[in-house]
Amino acid sequence: MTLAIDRLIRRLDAIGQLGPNDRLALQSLPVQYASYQRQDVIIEEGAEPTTACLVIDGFVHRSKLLPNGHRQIFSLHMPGDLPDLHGLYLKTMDHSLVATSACKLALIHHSAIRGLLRASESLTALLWRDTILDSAAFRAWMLMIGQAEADTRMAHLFCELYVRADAVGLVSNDSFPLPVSQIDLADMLGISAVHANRTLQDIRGAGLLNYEKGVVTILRWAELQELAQFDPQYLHLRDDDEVKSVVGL
Amino acid sequence: MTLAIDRLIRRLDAIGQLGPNDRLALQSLPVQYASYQRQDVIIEEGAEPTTACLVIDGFVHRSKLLPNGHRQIFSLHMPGDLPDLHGLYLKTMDHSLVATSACKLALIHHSAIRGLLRASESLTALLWRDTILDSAAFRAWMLMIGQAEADTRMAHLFCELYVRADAVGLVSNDSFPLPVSQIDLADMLGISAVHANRTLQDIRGAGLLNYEKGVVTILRWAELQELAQFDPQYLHLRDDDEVKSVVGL
DNA sequence: CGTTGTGTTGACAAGAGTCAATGGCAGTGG
DNA sequence: CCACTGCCATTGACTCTTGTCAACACAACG
Repeated sequence: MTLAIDRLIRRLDAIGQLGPNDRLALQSLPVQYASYQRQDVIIEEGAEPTTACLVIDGFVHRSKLLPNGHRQIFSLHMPGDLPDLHGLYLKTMDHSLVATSACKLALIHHSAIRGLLRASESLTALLWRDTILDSAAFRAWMLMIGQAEADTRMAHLFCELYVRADAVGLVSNDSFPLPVSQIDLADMLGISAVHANRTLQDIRGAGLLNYEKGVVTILRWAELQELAQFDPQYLHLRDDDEVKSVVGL
Repeated sequence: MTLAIDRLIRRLDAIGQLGPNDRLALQSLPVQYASYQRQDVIIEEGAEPTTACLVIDGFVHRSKLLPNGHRQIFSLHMPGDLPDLHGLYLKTMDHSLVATSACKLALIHHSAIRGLLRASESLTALLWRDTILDSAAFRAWMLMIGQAEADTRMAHLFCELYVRADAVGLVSNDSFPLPVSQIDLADMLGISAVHANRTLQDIRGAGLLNYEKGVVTILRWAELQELAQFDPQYLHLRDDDEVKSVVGL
């Protein structure tokens, strides 16, 4: 089994039930690999992609610029994610897909995916579900950006990333990689870079976590969750068995 | 043809191509009607719905409360919209669906929809696309809430609603109904009610629009669009023919 | 060894939130 | 028909979170 498909299967297994037939079908998917450097634009706003990306290594994000130069990052994607599956049903990209860090992707032609969908009702449901979980994450981010103050927002982001990283096996010893600049962080949270820096210092100073050299280490999960008002239900991981175990941690 | 299906067909025709077979299939959908008063909770966060809603008359919104009592409204839905189609693939609602005004809905059992999906590949694509457009709208709201100031945000909201209302035939003489309190408005934009009031006064004062008795009248579309930095591309209405004509207006 | 991007800090400005009070208006019930 | 009630819109005064500007340290890199 290729690395790419392994990642994808792990991801789909985390959000639903993957039957043996679907597993086989996925393994026969033709993929093409591509590598990107930090800041590389993978798919630009306005483009009309014919492939979907699967993240193999590294991180990517989706973002959009306002005419005044302000950038909002909508989502951050880690290995196993399909960050632009929605491209299947959108002619034109309304935002860009960018390499957050150096990363490796697998490109899968839309036609190949459509073939899978025709063949498997259950896989259609699972991939559709994936795009729906995507929008659930948007709602959670919107809630934070719109209604919470900077420290809560930031804590919430760390909580989400921790749980998601755990779901795809990226956590060890309460640590996970987060190769992201403070500027990126600021643009995810809708605050200025200066304020992001100060907020991060507050959270670090409170002993809730460490974040050095691109690695986050959770120190006080319960308190971090409390500050973040974090409820992982919106991630709908396996609707909800696995999530519970992580959170009780 | 029932009113409900008429609305739905109009909506689906606005976002894609609806074939004659699909049209027939939709017309055979069994629906059940329900009416709600302003502020009624249609589906509560945490519920596990077995039907999907189609808005027939009036407005509904999706929202979520933070423990501190702050509310974010994620989306506002008008006749023709399917505000909780995502419930098809989510076990538990992570937010609430609420009646913004008195409204009338058609309830369609998930099982009936699943039947349609099995029978029609093209309808699957179209409904999937609908949920994807939903998340495109989330991105646009997130961009505004995160990166724009209050006046731009509010102008953008009015622009979006104007174009969407037009797409389903709710606009006449540059006016469309918007039965929403300023408190609701504030919670859509992520600002306080007091600030929403002042911002609205600014926009009215600049002569960009009128908003009285639940009816918005656009007075200076070009300038409103300019203030909002509004680009309707993200609505993906028919990818993009119809949109162009509205905007050139 | 300069260049560049990032992280950090201080000082200041400004957008937005909070609190409180008022007036209008619709609905209710005597 | 008239108090009474509640919700909403509006306004003023004040506070506070956050943004902006500017400077500097530091590390990575060619």
